[in-house]
Amino acid sequence: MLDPKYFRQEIKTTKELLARRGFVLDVETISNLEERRKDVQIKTQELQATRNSKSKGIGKAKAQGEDIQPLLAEVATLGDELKVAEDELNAIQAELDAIIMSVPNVPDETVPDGKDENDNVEIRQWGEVPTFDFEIKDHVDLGEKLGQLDFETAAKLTGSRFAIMNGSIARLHRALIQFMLDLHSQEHGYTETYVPYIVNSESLRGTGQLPKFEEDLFKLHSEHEFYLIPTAEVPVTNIVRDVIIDDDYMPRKYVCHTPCFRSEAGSYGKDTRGMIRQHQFEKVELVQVVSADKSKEAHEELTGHAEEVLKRLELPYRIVNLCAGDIGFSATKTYDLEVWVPSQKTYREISSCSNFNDFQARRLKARWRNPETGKPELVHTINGSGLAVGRTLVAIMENYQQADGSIRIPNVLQNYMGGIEEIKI
RNA sequence: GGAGAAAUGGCCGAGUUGGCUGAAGGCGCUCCCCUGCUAAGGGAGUAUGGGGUUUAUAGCUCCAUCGAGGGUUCGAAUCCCUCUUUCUCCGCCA
Repeated sequence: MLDPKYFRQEIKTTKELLARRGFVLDVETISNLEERRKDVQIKTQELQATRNSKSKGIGKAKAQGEDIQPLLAEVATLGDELKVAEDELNAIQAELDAIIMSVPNVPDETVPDGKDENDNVEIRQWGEVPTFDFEIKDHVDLGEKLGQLDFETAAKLTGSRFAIMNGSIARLHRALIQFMLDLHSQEHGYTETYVPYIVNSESLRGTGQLPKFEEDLFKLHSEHEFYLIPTAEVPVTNIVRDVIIDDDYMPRKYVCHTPCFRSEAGSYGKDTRGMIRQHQFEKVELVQVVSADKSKEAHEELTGHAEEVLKRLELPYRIVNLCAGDIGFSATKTYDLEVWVPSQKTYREISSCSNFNDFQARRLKARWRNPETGKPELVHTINGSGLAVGRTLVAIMENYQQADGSIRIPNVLQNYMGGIEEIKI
């Protein structure tokens, strides 16, 4: 959430900034509520102050053996009055909170204008798009020809948008996870972490998936309000929820592999073929928790860490700066890494690296103690995929395919594959 | 799953016959003083969030918070209810 002060003192500016991403801030409703909040809060606190001082007086009088009946009469109606005021304040506050919680983050000044993905700005490209002197197949055909990718049986077990992997493809998928975890934990300074795949609604509110995006989530029918995680971002970032981090433990850098579960009710019809868009997929996630002055730098660094995976896998990719209309709800700036997918003759998103500045931290009450001031300050959170494993597998299968349908193994993965150099047909 | 105990500030730990206890004491930390070093000693300070005031800090002031949420009461860390978590014992289990 945004700083409540933005809604008091700088609401006009905030409205303009949010308009860049196509969000219409209802200034009038918020200002009216805010005005009432102020009145009622002052009144409530005054009543509370009166009650507190009178009650203390009663305590003293009683201790000295005085008659407290007159004092009791004085406060007789105070309780009711206070209750009314408190209820009203709570109601206003709840209404205000509901609105504020559904307001997205404001875009950073370096975010380009635009309303959708067509307005995203390419920052750079890396690698050479491969050329083939034979008719290429997409990963679905490649996988089925190998007998190692099976969507039909998965549909029988569960439904659409699930996959079964077998044999060397399953191993390659696992190898990718190992490789990514090793790279980030051994060379990029991240702490490998293992977290629950089921979280409560508080955690989802903290990172911004709730209250607005419940339809994207799988909710469990348990006695508690539990959800399957849509990304490791949720459990990992919530590690610092309600915590004041000591300076010695800043910055925090986590790398975490989890399955991700997405209902994505809104995106049916898109990418129905193959593994691009699944209800369940694996992802290696990078999360950094840093002080405010370091977040831009950390965002660039983290994006570089994700890029390094593609470089070592020798997969051609480009990096785009998402425009204001395309960045996610909680993000102030996002770089997408897009990998070349030969069958689609285009770059497809494989990682999304976002800076959330203090937007998540404010919801999470995630702070660190600045040794210079001695005061707690909101942290900044940054995260990105490093990378989405299923899509990386797709990219390798398609970019490394050979005429007969066999698939070469990228050099850096061969050790993880028992030394084999290709998946033979 | 059954039985019992507990949850207090950065940590340890008092307080549970309701009333200057937002919270004793200790440790830690910060600043100052003293001691020629070392060790020790003396003093002061040290929770978080929010509101008002202010251009804004600082300051002043008020409110809230003793696991969470309700309730009783003029008044709750203290009493009642619900929930969560932790510990001990038993059972079960990868």
